[in-house]
Amino acid sequence: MSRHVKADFSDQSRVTINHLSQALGLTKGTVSRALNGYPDISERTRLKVQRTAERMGYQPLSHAQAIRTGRSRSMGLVIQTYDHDAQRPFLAEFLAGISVAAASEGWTLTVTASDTPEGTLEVMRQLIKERKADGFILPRTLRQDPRVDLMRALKTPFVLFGRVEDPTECAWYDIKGGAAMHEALGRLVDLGHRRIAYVGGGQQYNYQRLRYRGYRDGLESHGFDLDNALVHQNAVTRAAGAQATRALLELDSPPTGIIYAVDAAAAGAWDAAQEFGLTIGKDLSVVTYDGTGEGANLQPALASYAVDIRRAGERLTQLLIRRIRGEDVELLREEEPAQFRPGGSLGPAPATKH
Amino acid sequence: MSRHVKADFSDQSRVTINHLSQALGLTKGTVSRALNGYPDISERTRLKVQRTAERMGYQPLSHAQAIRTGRSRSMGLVIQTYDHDAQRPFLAEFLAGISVAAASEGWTLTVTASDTPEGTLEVMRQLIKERKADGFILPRTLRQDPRVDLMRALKTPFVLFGRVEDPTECAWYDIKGGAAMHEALGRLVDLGHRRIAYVGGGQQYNYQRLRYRGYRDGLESHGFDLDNALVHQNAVTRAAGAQATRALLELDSPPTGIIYAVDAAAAGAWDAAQEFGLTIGKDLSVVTYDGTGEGANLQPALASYAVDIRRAGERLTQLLIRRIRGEDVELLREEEPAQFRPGGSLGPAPATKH
DNA sequence: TTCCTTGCCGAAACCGGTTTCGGAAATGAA
DNA sequence: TTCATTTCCGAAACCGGTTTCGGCAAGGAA
Repeated sequence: MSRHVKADFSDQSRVTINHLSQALGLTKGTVSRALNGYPDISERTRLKVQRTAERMGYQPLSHAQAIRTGRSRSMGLVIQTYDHDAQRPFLAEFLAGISVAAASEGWTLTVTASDTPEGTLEVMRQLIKERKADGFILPRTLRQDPRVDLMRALKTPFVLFGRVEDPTECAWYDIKGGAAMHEALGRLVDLGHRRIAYVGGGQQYNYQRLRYRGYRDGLESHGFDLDNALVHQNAVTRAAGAQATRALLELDSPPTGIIYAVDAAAAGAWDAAQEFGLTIGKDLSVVTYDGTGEGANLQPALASYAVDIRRAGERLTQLLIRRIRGEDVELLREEEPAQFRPGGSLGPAPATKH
Repeated sequence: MSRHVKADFSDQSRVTINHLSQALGLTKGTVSRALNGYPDISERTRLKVQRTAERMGYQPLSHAQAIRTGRSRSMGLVIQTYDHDAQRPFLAEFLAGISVAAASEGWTLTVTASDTPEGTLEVMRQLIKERKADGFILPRTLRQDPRVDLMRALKTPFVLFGRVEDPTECAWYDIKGGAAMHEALGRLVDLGHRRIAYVGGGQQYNYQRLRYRGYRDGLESHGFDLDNALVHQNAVTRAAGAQATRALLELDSPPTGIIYAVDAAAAGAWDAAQEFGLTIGKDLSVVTYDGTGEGANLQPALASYAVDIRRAGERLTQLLIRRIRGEDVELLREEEPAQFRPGGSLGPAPATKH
């Protein structure tokens, strides 16, 4: 009597591990071990399995793996809509960097959004509990970030875009914002400027603090004293930038060059300059960090230290995958300089004070 | 002799169906059927199971369900970075709307990005093959969209943000952009304007065509003839908008009111008006569609027909989930009017032609 | 009372993988 | 040659669910 054939193969669209094992004449357990590099498989068998898998286009179903292993080859990203930067145009580029790098390794990206800091934590817990994310990319790091505390507590892998004060367990990718501000000051000095102001962003962000420190280090290394009248903080919008710029221009001895930590704020310089009858790049020089957003269509062009946000997404993804695979966290820390983009907003210091 | 207890419960963090079945004294098969509404479960048992599940905080692992059912309660979204709108600031709001609506139903969002139209299709195929997406939200619909053809061919559920020419198998959510343009023209007429121009966006998009049609219908219903000199197309950036506006202002009989289909283009009106020495809202009235982006901080405020992009994300998510659950596609079509937001850019027609 | 439905649930197979365990064959040492 | 290791793979359990199948008990009709 003919026994019923075990393999069904009714789903013609996908090749499963059962197809492979049948084609190879090996049990699926052996096939699985061969593909996952278990040591109890002979080199000869391993190669044969790998080549056949390649030829037949076999790719394990991450869901099926997940139910045993607990990991589904997917990373989580929580977009914080309460963050002013969420509105920035670079989100698409960031997602592109992440998803391209992830796809090339067979990973995917699960995105959620949250309107409050507490919601962010809650949504992350949920994703972990549902095993929808094996780890997280945490952008916009605060100096002390509750997300990091949560990840540490839940022993969930993560990687930071930026750094936090306490580096324990932290992998990160960062742009050297401090060095950029330092260098920006140097450029202004080289152009003859002597009174150089700084307009910073929100102090709760670690990177804002580092940028400000870069400005101060720059002053020091060029032999200037810090003048608190030339420093404004918490300007992250065009309006706030214009306001800060007005205050600077009203000083008895106004600056001839201003460094902005946020490009939206830098755009405010155009508004203020117009009110004061000044020409940007001639009467007043302006340079900013992050000049890819609102500064894009200003005249003259806004000189800036730009961040390749797509590359950041790619690197962060690579680092997170390696972290999840168990690599030592201290090997997973990268820093890169910002890229200077010249623009007409940067010019020699005017001969006479106005 | 004591037999080994079957249930292990080593993972203290999650309640599984086995925990439930043990607590209830039912087999897990029965529990599963009860929770999934099978008809062969008594009402009494079903209620008991559901209440106990609720009390114990049980939530099935979507991965585990997926290996049998093929569906993982996740939706796909491919961000097209080659689309000019990808750069728009509303992406975060859109994602927020989607993920909030998804989360409330226990669904998640898988995001990828693509730099080319072909890449978009490829990445969608991949997500389907890997069962990472049960269906897709397709934003920025073209008049004839290859993504729709692919979804139809693969019999994969989808929902459109906007409409396509052939509605077969299509569910959608759409904003009545045509009606908004029609109404915008009415407002200008009511303010005394008689020569009203239109600056449209990319013609490959279906919604752009509908907006233009709204303008023409508006002309007709107010008894105006279409003057092709007053119509420009393909202006999606501030620079292109400024260029189109210049061309209009250089006419022998220039318009006193201009309707823009894209707010970035409308921002260009400020540039052109300044060159011509005109005051927006007095010498030249401007109204646009979609005034949530670059138009945000113009002076005077840009009057616009705005789209609640977060709500769009929420509605699209609801529709897609219902679609995946098998509802009839013809019940899954929603349209809503755009919301008018007043602004000083809209004023009475000047008494004399300039 | 008997027989036939119907309602309701248990048992077990199944989905596509991973991992443990044990044993046959090959190898090495004595 | 004999015995102890080692190498390598098959068999089977397992992960957390879903779905099919079959049978017992209660209810209704004859």
